[in-house]
Amino acid sequence: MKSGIENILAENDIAATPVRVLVFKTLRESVTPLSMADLETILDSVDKSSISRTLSLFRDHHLVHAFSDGSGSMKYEVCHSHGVGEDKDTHVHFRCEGCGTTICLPEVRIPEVVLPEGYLPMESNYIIKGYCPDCARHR
Amino acid sequence: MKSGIENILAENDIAATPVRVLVFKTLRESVTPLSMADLETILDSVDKSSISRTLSLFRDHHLVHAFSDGSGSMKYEVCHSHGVGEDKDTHVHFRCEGCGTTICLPEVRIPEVVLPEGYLPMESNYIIKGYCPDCARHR
DNA sequence: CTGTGTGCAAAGGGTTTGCAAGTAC
DNA sequence: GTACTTGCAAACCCTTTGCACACAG
Repeated sequence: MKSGIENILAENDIAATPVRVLVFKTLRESVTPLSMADLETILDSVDKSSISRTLSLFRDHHLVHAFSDGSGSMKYEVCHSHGVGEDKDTHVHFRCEGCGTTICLPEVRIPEVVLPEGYLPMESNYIIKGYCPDCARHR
Repeated sequence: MKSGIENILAENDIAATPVRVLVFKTLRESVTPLSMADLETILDSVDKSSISRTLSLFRDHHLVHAFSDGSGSMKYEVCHSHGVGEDKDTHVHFRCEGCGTTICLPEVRIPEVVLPEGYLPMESNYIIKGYCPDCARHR
């Protein structure tokens, strides 16, 4: 089996071109969210403009989720709950000030909050800055 | 009284120059967090580089807090709990996809989460995207 | 005189866009 | 042939930096 990426793309009416399969595969296999620069480095044969357009496309189709971790560049990761038009990122992210990595904490769910009357929430993003276990140990 | 800004700056060993007082005053009087572009517009006599340097200075002294709301530019607001070397932003922010405003929700506290063993959190940021009451009503 | 603050212009980093060549159907 | 995809270069936006002038102590 071709890892099913073609199927996922097809289900979302996206032609499974080489670049798109590569970008999706890379994002899905990465432990941490990736920036465009990361993708450019990993996929050094692919132009940044193609990566940018591919990410926009994936975002429009709610296949990937983008968020800002305060590093100056956006981070991208595949949506865990794709399919229902929902783009919610249900876990907390941690950005280490020591090593600069942004880490997914899948086991830490974003707690819901009660908004004032009238607000219509669509998506939430909870990011914690500090030191990861490795960096905290060596301080 | 001169609104006390000079005193606040003095307490933090910052010379109360005209630009600094203006920037601080503007930030403190704003209902919403402001971007550098916002400040540039409001304070059209002040150069963006001076605003940038002033904001860096305030940030170093924990007088203002910067966060990214996903709009592409940083937003700045005065720290509510300044003084103790803490830079924690204790309330949730809401970014409206309709009108593009970023709104402080002072009454919505950021819920604490339990991190896995070893993580050392310093600062957290919870931002919700969606539609504000006004924009939600007219959809 | 010395140090600090400011404006102007330029550089820098990250991302997107115009356009033309290439590919698939 | 037609529509879509890609790479290259240029443009764009936001922010910071170099430098020189102005000002205060």
